[in-house]
Amino acid sequence: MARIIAHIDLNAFFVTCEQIRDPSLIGKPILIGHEGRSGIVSTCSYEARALGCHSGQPMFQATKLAPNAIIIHGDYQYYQVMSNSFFSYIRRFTKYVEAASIDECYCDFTHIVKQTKDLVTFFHDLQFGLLKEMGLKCSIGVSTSKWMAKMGSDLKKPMGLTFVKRSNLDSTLYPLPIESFWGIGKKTAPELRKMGINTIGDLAKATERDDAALIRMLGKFYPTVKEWVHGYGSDHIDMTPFDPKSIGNSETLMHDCDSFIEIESTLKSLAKEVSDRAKSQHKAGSTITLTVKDTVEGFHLHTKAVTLEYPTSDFEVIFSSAKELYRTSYEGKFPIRLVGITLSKLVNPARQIVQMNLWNYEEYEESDKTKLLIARLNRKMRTPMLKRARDAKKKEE
DNA sequence: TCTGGGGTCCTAGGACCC
DNA sequence: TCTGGGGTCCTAGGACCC
Repeated sequence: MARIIAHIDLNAFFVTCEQIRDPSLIGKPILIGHEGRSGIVSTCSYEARALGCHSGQPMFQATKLAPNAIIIHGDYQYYQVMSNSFFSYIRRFTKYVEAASIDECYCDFTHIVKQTKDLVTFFHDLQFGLLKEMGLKCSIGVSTSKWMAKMGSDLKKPMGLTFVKRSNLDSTLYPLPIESFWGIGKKTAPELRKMGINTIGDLAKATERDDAALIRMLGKFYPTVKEWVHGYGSDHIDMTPFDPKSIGNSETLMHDCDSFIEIESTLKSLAKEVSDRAKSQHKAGSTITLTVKDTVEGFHLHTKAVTLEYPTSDFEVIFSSAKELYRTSYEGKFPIRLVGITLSKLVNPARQIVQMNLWNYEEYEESDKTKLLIARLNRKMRTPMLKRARDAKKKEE
C-alpha cells in the first residue's frame, strides 16, 4: 500500500519567531539579515515580499524596495529553540519524522488512515493546533513520495494544505514552470528550456522520448528525476539524528584583501571556530580545506585541501594547515574577498583512540604535529621524486 | 555599496595497488 | 618489454538547497 508522506514547512519561520517575542512587529515589513557591504536578506515577512523583497537578495536592494522595513539581525540560537519545540509538537502525531532543515520536515502518517477517514480534518487540526499552541504557521503537502509532498507544500503559502496524487499531477505539479522543480536549479533550468522543456509536465513528456539527451544533462540524477516526475520515488523517512559530514566556517572580508597579516588573522579566528565546534560535537576530521573567493575572475571560489595522517580537532593543526595552503597556493596571486576553512572526513574521536595511539599522537609536540602536516603537504612533490627514484633503480637492475 | 554562510552530493582526472 | 582493467583514495570544481 502506498504510504502517506507529508512535508511540513514553516512559513517565514525566522520572522514569525521575532513576532512571537515582539507582537508589535506583526503586520510590518521585516527583513532578517545584516546591513553592510555584503549583507543579504536571510528571510523576510510577507509584507516585505509584497514589495519585491526575497531571501538571498542583497540588503541594500531590499531596503530600496522597502525603505520602511525593520531590519533584524538573526538570533539563530533562539530560532533553534523554537525549531526544537516545533519538532516536539510534530512528534506527538507521528514518530516517523525526518528533519530536513531548521524549519521543515518529512513525516510518515500512513498509520493515521486506520484511525481517521478524514485526512483533511486531521491535517487541518495539526496545522491550526500548531498555530494556536506556538504561534507558528505552516504549509503542508501530502502525497505518496517525499518529492511530491515537498512540491505540494510549496503550492499554497501561508497555511496551505495541498494533496498531490499521481492521478492529479496534471492539475497540480505539471503546469508549474521548470524552475520550481526541487533539485533543478538556475544552471540546469535554462538548459532544459533550450530543449523546449518549460514546465514540469514538459519534462514528464520528455522522459518518454528523450532519455539520451536528458542523461547527458542530468547524469546520475536522471533516473531519480524520472521517477519523481511520474509520481514515484523515495517515501523513506530517515529518522537518524543529524550527523555532520563536514564542519566549516567562512567569512567575507571587510574589504578585498591581499595582506598576509590580515588573512592570517582571519584564518586564525576561522580555525578557532571550526576547532571549537568540532570539539563540542565530539568530532575530529582528517581533511582540511581552504576556500577563497577571488575578486578578479568574476568572484569564483577556489579550494585547496590537505588530508592528514590522523584526524584532528586541534586548533593549531587546523590553523597551520590552512595557513600553509594559503601560502603555497594563493599568497600574492590575487586579492581575496572571502576565506573559509572546512574540516571533513569526520570521525568520532572516541572510536579512533586506538588508531591515534598507533601514531603516538599525544607524544608529538605542537611543532612536530605541524612538521608531520607539512610532510604530508609535500607529498605531491615527493611522489614524482619517488617514482623517478624507483624507475632509476629498476634501470640499474 | 553589488550578491552570505551553512551544508550535501556528483564528476572527472590522477596516483597507486593488484 | 609492453599492455590491461578494476578498485580505491585524493583533489578541485560545481550544482543545488535552506
